[in-house]
Amino acid sequence: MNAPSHTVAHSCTDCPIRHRAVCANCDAAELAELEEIKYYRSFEAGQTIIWSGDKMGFVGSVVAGIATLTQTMEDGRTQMVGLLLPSDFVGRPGRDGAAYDVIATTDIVMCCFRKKPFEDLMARTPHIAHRLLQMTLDELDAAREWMLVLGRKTAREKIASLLSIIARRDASLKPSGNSATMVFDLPLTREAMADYLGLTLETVSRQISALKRDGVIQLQGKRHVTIPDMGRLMEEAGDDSDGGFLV
Amino acid sequence: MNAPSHTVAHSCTDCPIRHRAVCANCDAAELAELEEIKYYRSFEAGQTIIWSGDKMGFVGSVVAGIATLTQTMEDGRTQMVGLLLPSDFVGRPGRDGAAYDVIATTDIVMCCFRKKPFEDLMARTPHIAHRLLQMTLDELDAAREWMLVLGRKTAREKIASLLSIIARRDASLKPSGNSATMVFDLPLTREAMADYLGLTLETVSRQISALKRDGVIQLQGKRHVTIPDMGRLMEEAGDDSDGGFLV
DNA sequence: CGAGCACTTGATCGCTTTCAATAGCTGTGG
DNA sequence: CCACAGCTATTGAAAGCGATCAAGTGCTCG
Repeated sequence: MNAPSHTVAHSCTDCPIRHRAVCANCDAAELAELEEIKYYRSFEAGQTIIWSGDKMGFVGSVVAGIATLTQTMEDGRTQMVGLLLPSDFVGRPGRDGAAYDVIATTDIVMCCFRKKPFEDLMARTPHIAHRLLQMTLDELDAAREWMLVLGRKTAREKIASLLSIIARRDASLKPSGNSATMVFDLPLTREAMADYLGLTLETVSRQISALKRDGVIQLQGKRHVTIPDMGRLMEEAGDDSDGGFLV
Repeated sequence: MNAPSHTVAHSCTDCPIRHRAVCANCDAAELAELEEIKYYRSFEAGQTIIWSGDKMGFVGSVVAGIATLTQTMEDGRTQMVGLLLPSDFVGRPGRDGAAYDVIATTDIVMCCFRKKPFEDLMARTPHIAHRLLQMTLDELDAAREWMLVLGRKTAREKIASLLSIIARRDASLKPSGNSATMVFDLPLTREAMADYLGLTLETVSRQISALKRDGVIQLQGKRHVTIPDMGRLMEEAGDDSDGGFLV
């Protein structure tokens, strides 16, 4: 384990997250500058990418794979505070220490920039600063949505909320006709879901079984999920029926 | 009730939040531009400043007083997702609709800018955009800290966490010697505290009584709080003892 | 085949919620 | 001046939901 991270070369123009990441607004010249200071790193599933409190020498984007941001209390209680998907940004310009653990949930590829050069570039490139502001505001909204889930929803509603979020995100990546039925693989273990939802893994397991028993979801194996009726799932999540995701 | 909001004129140079708000980094020329498009509005305690879903014609800063950001589910469950203190920014450049209710908890004064002129100004004023990014990143960190509180802390720890946050913020405003003892007034009702913490108001009341009984806090009346030993309160909150706020 | 891991399911416990009654305070009007 | 309404807060008793403790299943990999 903890295999050395692996470096691959790619051109920004071919990049799968080119139009969604922090570089989305950049023109050709700006992209060329980024290209000069960027490098790729890979991490294996389970590896800790950054330890909370460590000095962070780089910032970057998730290119492929999934990572999580988590906080841990002294007695071991842990809470996931962010789910990092392809195109999401990691690190905070202007701060040295990491505030959270960043852990690779799947094998992952990151496009990294050493912090100082990136900060310099950002200072003279409004396109980057503006895009980063947009992305940060979106993350803040997501965090606030999640506060409602953590503070006020029941275990069943929490599970339904998580499933509907994963389903919607998956749908946005592969727009394969917009039927009410959705199919996807859970990218998280029961324990990771519990850490996200503020539950125990046993409760997660029980509520998934209950949703399956009630026909809200279908399971093939432990991870492959079919949602026969998205509207129904949204109701179970306590969200205003079918609103929201059509907007 | 719902008295018309009241307009007062102030110069930016005298502004109490001049060095902490979104305009903190502005030079004299930039400040003059802001001065031209700004206007003040006052709201009474209890008034809703913005309704979730409404079109927002303005953005702005809290100058004095306290407001909250809250989300409400159809069945009435509510979760506070932000506490707006003097210098905090309200509204999101680049989006029309408000995502949350903004409610004045105390009488409040805001420094407002019509959204369009502010967006135009921000587009050509990196100082503003950069400061807004900083502030948004800070809010994101605060939201993530709060996710740990909501997801993993006990009722007692939640109350202690809220008290320590209010105490620390108060201390940062009036740096009156840094003894371990702290004194302040709660700016929130028991119900508002419950909405912040994901609890019921009865549980809030019970836990405050318990902390008082155990000597962690002292109460004069319902709202005036004395913390004899800040370290003790931090332990009760489940945070690493006295660390954190000395940094 | 056995070890290890992710997951499921059952039984019980306990914390927080729910329901309910009461206290204290403020402002209003007879 | 006191009675009363309305609000915030406290406290008690009972119920319920999720946590905890504990087996047990199924899968993968060596």
